[in-house]
Amino acid sequence: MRLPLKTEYACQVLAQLASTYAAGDVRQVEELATAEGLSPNYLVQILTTLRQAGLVISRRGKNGGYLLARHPGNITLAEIATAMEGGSLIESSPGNGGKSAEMVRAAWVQVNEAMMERCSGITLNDLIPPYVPQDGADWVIF
Amino acid sequence: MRLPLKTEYACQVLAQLASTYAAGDVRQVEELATAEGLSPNYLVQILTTLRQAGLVISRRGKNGGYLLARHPGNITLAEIATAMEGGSLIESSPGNGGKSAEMVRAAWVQVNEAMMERCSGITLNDLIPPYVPQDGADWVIF
DNA sequence: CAATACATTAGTAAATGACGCAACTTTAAA
DNA sequence: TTTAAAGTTGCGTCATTTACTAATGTATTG
Repeated sequence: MRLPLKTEYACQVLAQLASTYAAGDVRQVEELATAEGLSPNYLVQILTTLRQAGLVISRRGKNGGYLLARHPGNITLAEIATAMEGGSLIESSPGNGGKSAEMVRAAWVQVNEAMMERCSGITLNDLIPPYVPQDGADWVIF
Repeated sequence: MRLPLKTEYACQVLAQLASTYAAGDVRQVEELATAEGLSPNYLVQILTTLRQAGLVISRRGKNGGYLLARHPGNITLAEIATAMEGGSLIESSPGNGGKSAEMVRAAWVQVNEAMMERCSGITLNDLIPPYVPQDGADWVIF
């Protein structure tokens, strides 16, 4: 099972927004797209989904952009995954009503719960990319 | 993320084999396929994968069939999933080397570990379908 | 050796995923 | 108030994956 790229991109762009959350400035799609190596038009689709889920806020018009709707420590992987994939992270397929289908389905529900629980313990704070010194600076003051 | 049907079918057919493990008889593809509502030819592909993973044993030729390679309580969901999907249950996509890609990938590795851990706690014994009385019998002695 | 049952491989149709594109709306700034 | 920057929306499309079907091969038993 591959994690859908859209979900991964969502995590990445949210991590970007988290890294400048303190400053309070909006970030423009163009810049975010460049940082993550995506086309702006495509990234917008992801950001739209995240906005509808209430994870980011957008400002339209000139000097518009995006920012996190809440504190990064308050946005979990579980919420992101739910926003991008709907209901449950992993769900048993409809199947064909086989004899033991019901038991199998129930088992995977439990797996999904364990997964969601772990996702709830990871926040955007855990995803913020480490500071990389620009060229010319070979030291950093923490 | 939908659990691939192949993986679900694998769980189902293994549950079937588990339900008659005590008897020690082999089960034929034809019968198993009927019980799970699949075409025999298709089910064979799944069983072949499970055999290569060492979860079932097959006997060819007349009176051939399949049986579990080990005790049902000793075969976990984790093994089944690994057999069907390879390495890790959920894996971060290759992506495009975005700025925060590495952190995101690491986070999902943790989620995968939590998932695998839970899967390791579910065995075929937990998947055995409950006994359903045949028509005519409206009671069961436990 | 013939019947039976598993094994393997190739092929295909449908669904899904990952985008690109274009036309529209909103809003800050000149 | 005009204008242009920037977000919004929906459609289209190409490639990949999935879920099979089918045909042919191989082993085992009587």
